[in-house]
Amino acid sequence: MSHQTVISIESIRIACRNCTLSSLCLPMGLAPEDVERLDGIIRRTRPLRRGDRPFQEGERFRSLFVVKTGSLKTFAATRDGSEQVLGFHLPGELIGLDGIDKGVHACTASALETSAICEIPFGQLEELTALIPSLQHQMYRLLSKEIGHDTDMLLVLGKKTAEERLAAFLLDFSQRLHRRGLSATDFYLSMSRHEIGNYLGLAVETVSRLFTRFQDDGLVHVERKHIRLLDLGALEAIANGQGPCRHQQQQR
Amino acid sequence: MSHQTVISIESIRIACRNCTLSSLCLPMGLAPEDVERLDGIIRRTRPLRRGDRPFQEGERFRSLFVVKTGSLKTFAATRDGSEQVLGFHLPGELIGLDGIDKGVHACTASALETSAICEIPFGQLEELTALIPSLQHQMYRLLSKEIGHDTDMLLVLGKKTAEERLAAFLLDFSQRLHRRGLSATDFYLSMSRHEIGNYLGLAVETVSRLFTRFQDDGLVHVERKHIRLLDLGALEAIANGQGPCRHQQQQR
DNA sequence: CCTCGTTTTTGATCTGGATCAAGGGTTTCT
DNA sequence: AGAAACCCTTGATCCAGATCAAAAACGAGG
Repeated sequence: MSHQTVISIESIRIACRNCTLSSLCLPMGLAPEDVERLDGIIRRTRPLRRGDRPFQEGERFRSLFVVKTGSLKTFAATRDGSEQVLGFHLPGELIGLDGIDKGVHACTASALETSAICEIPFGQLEELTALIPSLQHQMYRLLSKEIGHDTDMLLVLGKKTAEERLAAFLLDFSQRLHRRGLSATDFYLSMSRHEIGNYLGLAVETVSRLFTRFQDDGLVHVERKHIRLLDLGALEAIANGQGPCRHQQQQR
Repeated sequence: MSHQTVISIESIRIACRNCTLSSLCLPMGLAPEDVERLDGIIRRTRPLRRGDRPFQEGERFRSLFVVKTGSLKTFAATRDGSEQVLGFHLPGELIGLDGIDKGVHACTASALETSAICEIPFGQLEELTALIPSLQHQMYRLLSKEIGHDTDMLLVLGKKTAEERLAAFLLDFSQRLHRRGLSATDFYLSMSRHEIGNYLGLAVETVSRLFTRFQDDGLVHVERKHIRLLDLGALEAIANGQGPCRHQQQQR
């Protein structure tokens, strides 16, 4: 029995490490001793409960964070009091990158559900990336990927209709889950309709109506926050503006 | 006379180097010998004419580019044929960062007017940043700054009215010019109304009407593409949603 | 099991900005 | 200079999605 316990703890530890490090080193095939060094600077943090904030807008920037389990959102406040949701973050994803430039966090992160994250002190990570070229390259790629995701969102917010936005959102979620080996068609949306609307630049009511519409059209099955995508092809067509009800889009 | 020519070429070279390198090393106070090494990998390229494209969406990513003079836009095509302007780029600014992740450019860059740029082969830059910690740090900062600018735009496109968007756009331009030591209140908009609208998620007609309105209200003086900002305070108030005609903004 | 607060849904109405239309300006090419 | 191709502006109309309103569904705490 104690033997079993030891095995169990060890396997958890390995699982945990893999999950934490995967976004940093998996795509590169980092050498084992370098993985060890990277692992050395990563700090376990206490588990987060819904609403807990690993960092806050305006706070001094010290570390990046990796989502281990659960999910978080990031958001920034506007001058006039409202807030803009900037992103939702799933296991394996890195957050806090926007604080590097000014040394101050540019947004607040908040757990959407019970979650676990790891902290990576950025100063130590910088020292390490200077020594390990492939890790440096991976950091550049991660920062660039973030830029790419942001510009995708610019396109969504700048040009797409409400219908296209929600379809694109669901597909983005689906793909990110798939990349982590989770189901791409059947998942849990930990954020509220309000937060989805805020993220997509839509009113709550519009989001709710669209879910109903998508369900009526047989594209998805919605039950509270559990979503099942029934027709990925049709969703893609909608997200790309080739959906059924598109009278040819004028280039604004 | 030949003496004068030599001086002139040398001063141009210095001016050019300063301008090219400023975004990479000015904020850090890089050591002179490191500036020399960085300068060594920077390639002069032929001058661009309006419409020339230093790189194109889908093309293999090899280099970053620094704007020396003039201005460029970057844009990406949507599946349905239209395009989204992702940014306008002024002297001293770095473009091409979104290609690092996938090794392929994610957008196209196009000169808005006669412009000069420099090319920085990214492979060589990576080697250099691994050797020069402060340069590596500066690269992280530049990538992070880009993320910050993108998230600012997400906020603009997600939450702001047409009026607020144009005011924010003019102020952003003003600040970026100011940072390069140019006039913050009196400048030339090298892009068309159409391109401004595309960037801000607005129709051309709306942009045109807003310029007229701002001029009528005494906020700016517009003469074709020459703009003079007359009341920065009022523009900021508008950009922040505290403008005159704001019935308190509901948090969507 | 009930109560109170929050979230979601549905319906009715309103509006900011898109779209359509058309005239005058400016640049480019021949 | 003449013409073809944009670019910018202004006016009139329209509509996707916001806003307002209110009922239903949930969920946490007692």
